[in-house]
Amino acid sequence: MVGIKDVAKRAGVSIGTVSNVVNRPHVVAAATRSRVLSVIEELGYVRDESARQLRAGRSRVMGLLVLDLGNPFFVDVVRGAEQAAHAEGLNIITCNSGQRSELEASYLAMFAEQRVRGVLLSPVATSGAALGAFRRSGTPYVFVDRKVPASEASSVSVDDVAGGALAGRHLLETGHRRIAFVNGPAILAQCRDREQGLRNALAGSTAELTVLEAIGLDVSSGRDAGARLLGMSPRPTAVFCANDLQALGVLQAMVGAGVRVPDEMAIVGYDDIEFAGAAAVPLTSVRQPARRLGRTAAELLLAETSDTKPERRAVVFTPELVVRESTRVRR
Amino acid sequence: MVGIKDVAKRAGVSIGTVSNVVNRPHVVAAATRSRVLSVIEELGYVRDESARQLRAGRSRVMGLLVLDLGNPFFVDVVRGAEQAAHAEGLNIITCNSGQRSELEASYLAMFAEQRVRGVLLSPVATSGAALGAFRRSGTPYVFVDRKVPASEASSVSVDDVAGGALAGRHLLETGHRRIAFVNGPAILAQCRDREQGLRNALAGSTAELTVLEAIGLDVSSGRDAGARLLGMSPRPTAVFCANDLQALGVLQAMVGAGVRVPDEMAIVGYDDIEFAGAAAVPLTSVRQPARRLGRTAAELLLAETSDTKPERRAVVFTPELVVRESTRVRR
DNA sequence: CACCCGGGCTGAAACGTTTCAGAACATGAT
DNA sequence: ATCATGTTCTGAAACGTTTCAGCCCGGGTG
Repeated sequence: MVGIKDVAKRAGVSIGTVSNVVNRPHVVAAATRSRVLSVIEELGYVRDESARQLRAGRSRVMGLLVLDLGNPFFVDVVRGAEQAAHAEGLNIITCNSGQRSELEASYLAMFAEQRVRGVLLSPVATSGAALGAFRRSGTPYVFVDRKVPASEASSVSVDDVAGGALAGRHLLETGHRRIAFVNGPAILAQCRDREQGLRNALAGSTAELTVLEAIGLDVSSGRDAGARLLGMSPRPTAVFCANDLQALGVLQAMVGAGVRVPDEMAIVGYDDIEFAGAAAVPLTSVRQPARRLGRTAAELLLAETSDTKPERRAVVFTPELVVRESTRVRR
Repeated sequence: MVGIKDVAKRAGVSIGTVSNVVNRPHVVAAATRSRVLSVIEELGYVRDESARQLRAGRSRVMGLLVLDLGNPFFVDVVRGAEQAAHAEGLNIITCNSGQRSELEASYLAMFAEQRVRGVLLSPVATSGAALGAFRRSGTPYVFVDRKVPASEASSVSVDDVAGGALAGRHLLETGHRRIAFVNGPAILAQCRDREQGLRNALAGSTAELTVLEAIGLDVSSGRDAGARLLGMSPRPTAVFCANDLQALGVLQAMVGAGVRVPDEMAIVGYDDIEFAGAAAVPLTSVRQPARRLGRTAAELLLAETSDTKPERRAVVFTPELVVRESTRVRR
């Protein structure tokens, strides 16, 4: 593997000069510079980032750990974060915990060992051994899609209680009184908050709420929940799902059983992923600014790792209800 | 930041011993080992991977560059690759080129500078300046979802010509004679091959083929193509799309216009992503073993970077047609 | 003429590990 | 007592960069 030494020897200069050509071209004379550059080209020299980082003490990459890459919501978070990172010349490496704590721990350890500039983190839980160990490593981090007190760390999140309430009010306003909620794993704060918001909205009304626990936040969990919904009697007239993947699964179960949506069963999802609007019965959904979430989190992290250490912040975005066919009132 | 030296001083041993505790615990006496370990715990020491890599000369991470993380097909490829990599104790870092050559080039350069163990690559094109520069860097790589001659590099792909033919034959057998093909960017070999397969299947029949060029391989491109399809006269009775995202877009356009699927328009997609089966009119699709693709590619790369350098191979999987409602013949 | 200045370059130290030759010591065999 | 044999540990070199003090030299200033 060709190193800076080989280039120096071939070009007849010292290694310091080669380094200068690469990193501070203006301090070297034009003639020398072009000679060195052509040798670099000739030999196919590629700088060794680990040596550079060892010496420089700081890395040019930022880590991003997401809960589930299979959820298009998180793919948008990735896109937003990449945008902000690239604007600062940093690269993002994305890892997928799949909601498994042991994988989360392993990736956090990797990030710490790599001495990445910082980590954007959508964790399974905001406490726990792995997270504690990571915190001790001193690697800066920002929570994404999860609110924590600003005293602990910066965070960027969406108000899930408000989102749940949006869905609840909408279902009340469209005349529903028997409402089901398909919830995901209770360990996820998102799930707990959305349920809380829904309960807040329904409180004081005559509506009756049934909560169905699903195993996961994916399509097949939604299908299972849909099947259970079909067996209920009296059957709810509307269902709110903790995310769009579940909602798509429920929709599929309904269509498969010949239950008309929204006439016999209204459906509200959460996240407003692209597939929600593209479903053959387009889904009403609570939209979260996913890209913005990723971008803001990356910006916060960049600010935190800059020389002027600003205060930590807890940024909270407000969700928005997008009404589509799946809850449209038909006359 | 606490280093191996601090641990050594605190535990009253040499740095060599600390290193041995971490890397070859069996060579150090039990008493010393446990003393060092407790100091490591106490000080929160985390090994610096860049120093380790600099010295060791080899990295413990593998790069994966995909065309589009927004496509669930590639998310499954990622999952498969992660599985194989973790089995060998390697970590995967995933990057998303979004089909943009300049991003692809930037990530390839990053991989080379990081001296990753190797790269799994689903490139925009199998030639070009960026790829050439990367090749010169000597970083091992394996193509994913793209076949190249084994003399150049190993590759793992699915026979797209066969896949296109599967779709074509199926549409002929279900009685269609006016068939449309929604194609993606012609720069992608996948798109060219699927079209070729379709043409092969239709050759010799009386069927008439219309090709609609779409801008991208995403849902909104599919919607556009669907709108164009609706304006055609005579309108085709079936459409084959280069991937499922497009097919979902076409489906949405049909439903929006009140055109019944499959009675007035049959639809076949490609990839068999989860959303295809979960669509309210479940899509017939050509299934690719995405996870297997990722896993096999990672295994090939691992083999190639092992001591016993095996021969390069071009593994080709065979696609499979999954028939669902969107092409079901109704009597 | 002496002096300083600044541009252009060199040489060496430092970053935090891993690895390896060998030191130090204990054990058992001769 | 001497020697071979382990076992456990040490010290230093090496990995490929970046950075910095300082050298050399030509030209302007007093």
